[in-house]
Amino acid sequence: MASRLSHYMDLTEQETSVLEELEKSPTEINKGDILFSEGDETSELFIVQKGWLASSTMLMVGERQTLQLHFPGSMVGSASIAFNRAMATVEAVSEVRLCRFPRTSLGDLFGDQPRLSALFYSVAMLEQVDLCDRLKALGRTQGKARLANLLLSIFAQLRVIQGDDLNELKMPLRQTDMADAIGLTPVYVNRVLSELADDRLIERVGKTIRILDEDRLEQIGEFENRFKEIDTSWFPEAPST
Amino acid sequence: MASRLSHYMDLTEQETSVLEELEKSPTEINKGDILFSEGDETSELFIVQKGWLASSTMLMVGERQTLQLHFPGSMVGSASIAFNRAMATVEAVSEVRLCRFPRTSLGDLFGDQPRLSALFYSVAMLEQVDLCDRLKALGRTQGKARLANLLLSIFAQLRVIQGDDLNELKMPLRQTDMADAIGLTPVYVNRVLSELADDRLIERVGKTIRILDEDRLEQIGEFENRFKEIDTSWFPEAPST
DNA sequence: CGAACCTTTGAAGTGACTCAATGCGTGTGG
DNA sequence: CCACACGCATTGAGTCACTTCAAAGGTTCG
Repeated sequence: MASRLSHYMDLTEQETSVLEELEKSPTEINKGDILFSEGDETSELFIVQKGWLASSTMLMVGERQTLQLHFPGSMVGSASIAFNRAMATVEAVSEVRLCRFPRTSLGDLFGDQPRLSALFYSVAMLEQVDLCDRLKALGRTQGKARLANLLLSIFAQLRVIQGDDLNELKMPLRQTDMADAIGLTPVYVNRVLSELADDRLIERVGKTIRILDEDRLEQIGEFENRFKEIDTSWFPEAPST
Repeated sequence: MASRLSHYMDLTEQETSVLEELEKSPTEINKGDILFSEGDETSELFIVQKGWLASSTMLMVGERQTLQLHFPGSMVGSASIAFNRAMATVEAVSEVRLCRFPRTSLGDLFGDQPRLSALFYSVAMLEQVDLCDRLKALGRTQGKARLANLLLSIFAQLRVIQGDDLNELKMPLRQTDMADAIGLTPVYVNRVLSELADDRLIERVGKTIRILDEDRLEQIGEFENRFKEIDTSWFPEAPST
């Protein structure tokens, strides 16, 4: 996480070491494993080091809505922090390496590291804006736009950690998973994927997806990349030490 | 805001006074006034004291998606704090009284008030979960459920400030506004409202809406009230003086 | 080599949209 | 105090995006 956050703000040595303290003793979990389930009593937070996770929620009828995807460098479990129960189920979409730490460590961080606190707050707001973008997509656009938007959002988040030249990807999500993310059925996702490919906007070979015409995809999906930078101008001073 | 936050955590005198410092010099704006628009350069935050606001975003085709409603006691503009431009347009839905303060004041708060920082973070997470609930509604439920969910969410948020016995409300939102909030058309919202009334779930007299059968509404709308309390157990200590 | 799981394709059905007209309420000016 | 205008709510009829159901084709893994 330190390396992703340093993308947004220069960290002092002390801040880096505080973050690294949260990331000691990583554990690995397998594709399909569930980190925690909606309703679980949990007071832990996680930092993703490798792989993807998805948090989702079930409806009473048995349908699923995926709320967020979590990529390396992000914190998982924070959304549930205002409650003593998990608000969503978090599942590994691929092989995942992550580190767990108790909520109280975050409390300590709020006590000792004002600048990091502000950064965490900002990252939370970034996530909130991302959720708003998805809300806009689900509320006011149709299939093609929703899928274009999802794909671009995934690429944008991966580029923060893998570099800006990324334009091809071995997709670990099944079409069912994409459907759950954008509120469609798997059958229809398949049709829309084919349409995007027919339009030469993307290319599909097996499970890999390549962006062919990013400009037009952005236009169709009404996509704006929010993940490039964060405004840190209002942050408090780093502790002097 | 102090009074809403004290609903979640006992505030020290010092914390109360810090919050009140943010809320001096209130100004009033009229129904329909725009606080700021998507894309504006803004470095201000607002605390709502009276009335409702709605933040929304426009699509290229001219459609609107409402992202959040803001009620008395909540902070407006925080979602844009990670950026130097506003991510949404915020408009007064009724007569509104609010207080503005610069982002740097929030920075100061992160520097001096660890417990309040944690509380702000938690409130942000509460909002995030609320957005997730709306995402779930838009992605995986149909008209009746979406509208039921919206109405219950509004009542839940008003009850935090107005008391739990509230079950009737003069609705300042037009059907067009509700449509923008739940991703439907005004025409269809009208039909669904009528259906809810026909089913004796709500009662409509002019612009006032009364909840008749809250249990069944909650079931239909898959609603869960997130606004009752916040887990503060992991917070750091309040500063000693 | 088979079984389980995905993906792909076809055909029919429906929830929500669009277009269009009518009704209602409220404020404003003559 | 009436009449008109304007914004909003309501209702009807036809259409379309997406769903559902069902079956066939591909992959991957034991």
